[in-house]
Amino acid sequence: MLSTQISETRSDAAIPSASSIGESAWQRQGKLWSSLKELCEVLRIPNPPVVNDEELMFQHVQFKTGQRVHTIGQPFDTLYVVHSGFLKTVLIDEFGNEQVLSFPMKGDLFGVDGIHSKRYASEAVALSNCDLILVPFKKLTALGRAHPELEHAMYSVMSRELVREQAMVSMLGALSAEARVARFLVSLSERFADMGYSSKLFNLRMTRHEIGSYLGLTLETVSRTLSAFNEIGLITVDQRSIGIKDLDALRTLRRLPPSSSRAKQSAAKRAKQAQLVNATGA
Amino acid sequence: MLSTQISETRSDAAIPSASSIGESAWQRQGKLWSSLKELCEVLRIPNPPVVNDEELMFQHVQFKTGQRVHTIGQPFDTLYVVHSGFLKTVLIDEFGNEQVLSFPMKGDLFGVDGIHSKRYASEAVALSNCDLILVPFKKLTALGRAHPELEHAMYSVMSRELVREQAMVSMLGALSAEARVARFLVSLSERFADMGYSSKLFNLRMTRHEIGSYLGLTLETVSRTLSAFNEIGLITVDQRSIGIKDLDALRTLRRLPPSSSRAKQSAAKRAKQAQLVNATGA
DNA sequence: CGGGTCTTTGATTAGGTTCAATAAGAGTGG
DNA sequence: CCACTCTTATTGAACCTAATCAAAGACCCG
Repeated sequence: MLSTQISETRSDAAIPSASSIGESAWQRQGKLWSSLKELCEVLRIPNPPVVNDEELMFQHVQFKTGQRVHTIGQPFDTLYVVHSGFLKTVLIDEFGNEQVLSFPMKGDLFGVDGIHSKRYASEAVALSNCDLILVPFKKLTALGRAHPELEHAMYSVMSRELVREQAMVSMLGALSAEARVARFLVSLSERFADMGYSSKLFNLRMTRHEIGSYLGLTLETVSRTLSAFNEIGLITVDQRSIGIKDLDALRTLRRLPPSSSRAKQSAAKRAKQAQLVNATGA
Repeated sequence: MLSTQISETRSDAAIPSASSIGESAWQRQGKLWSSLKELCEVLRIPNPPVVNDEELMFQHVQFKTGQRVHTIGQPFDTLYVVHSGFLKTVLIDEFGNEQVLSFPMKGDLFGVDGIHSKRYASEAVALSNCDLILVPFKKLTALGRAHPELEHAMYSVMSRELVREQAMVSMLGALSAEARVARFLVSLSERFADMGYSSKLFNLRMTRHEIGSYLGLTLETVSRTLSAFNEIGLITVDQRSIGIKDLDALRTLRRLPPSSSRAKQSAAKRAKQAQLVNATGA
């Protein structure tokens, strides 16, 4: 059987359509099992523990563009690691509005938000054909108990996610539209470089709407900002194709009026507080 | 010795000033050690594991208003659990601007962001006199290995934090200023209820500026919004004192133009996608 | 009491949304 | 293979929310 410990909600989605030979062939090209060592490599975990048990393998599952990997409220039991492909994770509010939370790609882990309530708190959708490694949570924790380095790696990966979310909050709370889009492009460029693709020329896998949702902007603002960057010469844009021309400029781009007054005020206060703490503490 | 495994950066801050009898007395009132069982109770972890070793105690540390518990970049080795008091965690950008990330209070865990890089990614500051339980990370992971329920609880708490951050991102990305402030008041009210305080009448422990930073707004907007809620009769405001008059209204308050067009469009798309997946998957 | 911080409120501005119209692709079926 | 449709992207114009600038009052602490 190809599809196993996948909850019934979308188990049909996990089974590829047999109607097309082409799709079926693509399906078979995918690697179906990975060892723990391979899993750690994908996740960029430094110390792959030596495991004697060679039978310890992790199953892969393929998803096609548009398919849902898991939905909100679906019982949680497995984490997902992206082996190839692009996805989005989204929250759905009571009006059916999507809020994009992340764009997982190769080496990313998702599904972690399901641990707490035993149900996924978000929905994951494939933006391209994807090859995912299934990591049953029970299996992972059991492994972690036997291999402290692996256990620490798990905490580390979760902590990294938390830091990433913090950076996201900070960005949404403080940066202008231009700065958000600029940073988004920079982070995409870096991710593509990590994955061995070109960091200077790449295709967006997501729509303007999805980018806007991710950045807390409207699709029009995203489109306009990209056009503006194009005119200034920071990038080239042609639909989904993006060429990075001035990475440093994108990296350092802030909100145009740098709100110097607040910065000064805040800095002054911090200096003062430090003095105060030292004074009372000494 | 009172202060132990606290990094040198602010170890002086952890040692209370002996200059004032009053402060010293307050210091002694604090409980200095907690058992694992007590720790689990504070954290609201359902299954406190039975631990034979009664010597396993967790030290407390007191901080006074304005003192820093840890700073960004400081070597990480301990997590903090709030036993009493109020704090804020902040990110500092390159201009010295603060971005408030959370307001930890009784039962909250913080410091988790330090696990990944072995250095704290944020700064924690006491907004009132605080009593914190020190939880050395090494000690905790070792304990977790011996007690699977505890280990699971750790993952669960970290997952909960992640979900909280996700909700924060969603709020910053999608809600109007009024809705953000309303939700903030609701969550505060609920937290106070949890802690046994009044959910209808309480004092804010943070400034308008800190609230604004947390919500991605300016202090003026926060102030104006509170005043507006006051005029409508949803709350009463007098400086830091807040009286909740219509919790349900605050809870359901959204952005005034509900952006119905987008919701419809999005809902329609979702329905369509579901059909498509079912069609190809079946 | 006085200096500093915090809060409130007003007036003005600007950045981003909303509404709208057009164009460009991608997929579908005759 | 082309016409048709649906989704996605671009661009413009008007509007509006929240930021910015400014000033005055309230509170706190030494």
